[in-house]
Amino acid sequence: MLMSKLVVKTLREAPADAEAISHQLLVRAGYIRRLASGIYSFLPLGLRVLRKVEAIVREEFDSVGAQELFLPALHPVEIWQETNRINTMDDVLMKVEVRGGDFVLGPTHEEAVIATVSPDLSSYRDLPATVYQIQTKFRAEARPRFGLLRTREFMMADAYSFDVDKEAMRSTYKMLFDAYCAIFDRIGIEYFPVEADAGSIGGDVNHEFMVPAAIGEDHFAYCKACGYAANIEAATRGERTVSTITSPAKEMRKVATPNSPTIKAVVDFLSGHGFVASAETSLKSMIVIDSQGAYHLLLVPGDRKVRIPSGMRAAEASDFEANPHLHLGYIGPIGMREVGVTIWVDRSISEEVGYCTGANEVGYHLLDVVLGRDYIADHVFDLVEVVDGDPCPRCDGDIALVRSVEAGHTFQLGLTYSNKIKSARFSSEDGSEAPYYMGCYGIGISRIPAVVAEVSHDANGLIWPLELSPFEVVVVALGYGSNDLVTEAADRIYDSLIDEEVDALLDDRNLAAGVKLKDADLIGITYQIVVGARGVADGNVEVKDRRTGEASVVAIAEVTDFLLDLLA
RNA sequence: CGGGGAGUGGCGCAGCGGCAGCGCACCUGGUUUGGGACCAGGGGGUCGGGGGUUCAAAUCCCCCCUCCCCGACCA
Repeated sequence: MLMSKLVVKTLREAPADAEAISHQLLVRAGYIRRLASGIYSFLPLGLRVLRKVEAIVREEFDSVGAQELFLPALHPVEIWQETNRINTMDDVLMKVEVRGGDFVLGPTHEEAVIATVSPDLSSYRDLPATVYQIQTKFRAEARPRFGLLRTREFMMADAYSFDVDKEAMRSTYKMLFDAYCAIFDRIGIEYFPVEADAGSIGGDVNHEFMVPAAIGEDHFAYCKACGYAANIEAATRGERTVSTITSPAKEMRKVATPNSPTIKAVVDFLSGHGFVASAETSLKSMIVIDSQGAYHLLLVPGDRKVRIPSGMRAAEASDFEANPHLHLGYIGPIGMREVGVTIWVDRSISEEVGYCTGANEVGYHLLDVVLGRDYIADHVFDLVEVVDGDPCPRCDGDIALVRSVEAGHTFQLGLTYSNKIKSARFSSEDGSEAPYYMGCYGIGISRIPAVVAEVSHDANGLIWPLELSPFEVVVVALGYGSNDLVTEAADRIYDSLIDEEVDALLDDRNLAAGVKLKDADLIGITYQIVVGARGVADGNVEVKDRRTGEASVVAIAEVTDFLLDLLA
């Protein structure tokens, strides 16, 4: 490809709306362009990178026997009604009403894949089977941001596995998990498969593939000592001693605490009125609602954030209005069981400490409330979000939080969908009908270029790993079109590379040397061959590795072989 | 959905009642060619949209739209 023909124009300055470094560089270097908020076009350079990501995913999926198919992006609303995700995923669904019916633009394809392949997987003899596709997905993101990292329309590869039972599903999962590791190994960036929360997709065991990055919207807990890694939404912590707290358990008593609906306000109020109070010895009370609509009270130390158990959601204003026993800002455990609220207590809450808690009466709190003496817990559980320095749940080490971007997610779905979808059945060996044990495996194809850009760039621009580089090499001809020696040498080198089937780009533009060198660095192609008048006079060119900055002077006659060695 | 900020040429910005500008990019000619050149000439804008105030509106007022940032559960 000749750069003079390539549809690209680099920018000296990034658009003002680009915050993330990947967003700035991908736009400046001419890989992508915004069409609307959270909607991006891929220009020729960007598409080349996208195709490389796709190729890696295809190769690794194919190598474990997954078969590619292609599902529609437009789904009839009926299949979403069957699983009720038309309601449970309402906040992200894009709906289309047109002549001919109501449709959903697919944000994920569990319903569609089952509807498509279940006739082909009607017998235990047809299982196990794994299919995958690379498709455009749509989500009505609350807030698209960071360029390609969070968009409303994006490219995703998603695989779905079908097995006869749990054990078979686990073994398939392991196989796909390994394929994911192979994919990320080839992409060549640091990543961590972390234990994760199932979220709205449902299911059991699952892992997120996290890439540490400053811009990341997620955090995972990581223990250097043993390798424990879990999303902050799923991470637990080891035992913590509460030895620093000494508060003789006096009689429980009620005090007036006007206008103190938060932990901070209560502690400030009590401290200002002669009481001993701290966030650590206050109980943070949070009402959550389970999938059956039942109310639960979660109690954690006031200095910690609550981690809502999966399957539950935080109560909303309407839930409080529906229950006259709940007084926002003054909720506590005393009397809650009697009105049908289940009490969950965090493991770290001590039975030897008198805590401050809401009195379930507006404007009042209770002091010296003791677990086991004044109230009992229905469940003792890990209910706090881990923080830096918490003890590791698996060893004696400490947990550190790592900011990261989610690049992939693998799930053991089990029967989550098969139980809801009538057609998700096969005839088993004994002739009875059985549901599929499923797995699903998603990787954000269009997010990968941005993730790589986030972690692989320098002050001059992008730095592509060879596996993703839009071209393998760019021939930067300084003085092309005006210096005959340079022009001839560059043409000869370029032709020779093409003859050897190297994916080469020739910068044949008649521009100042500085512009061409800056562009080459900005675009970030892995290898550069710099052809300049100085070197050509001696019969040499310079081969530079964009990743390391290392440059070698190579004779023109040998440069093709030299590069082939590098690419081998 | 709540709070904050911003919409002026492809991109970055200035102008804030009186002829719509600058840098980059683009076009023509010439000079230049190892780190974002130089000289000369040129093209491109219903100043986000609508309404209002005014002799006069990019500029003041009202409504709407779009974009960006922060938050959206701790009771």
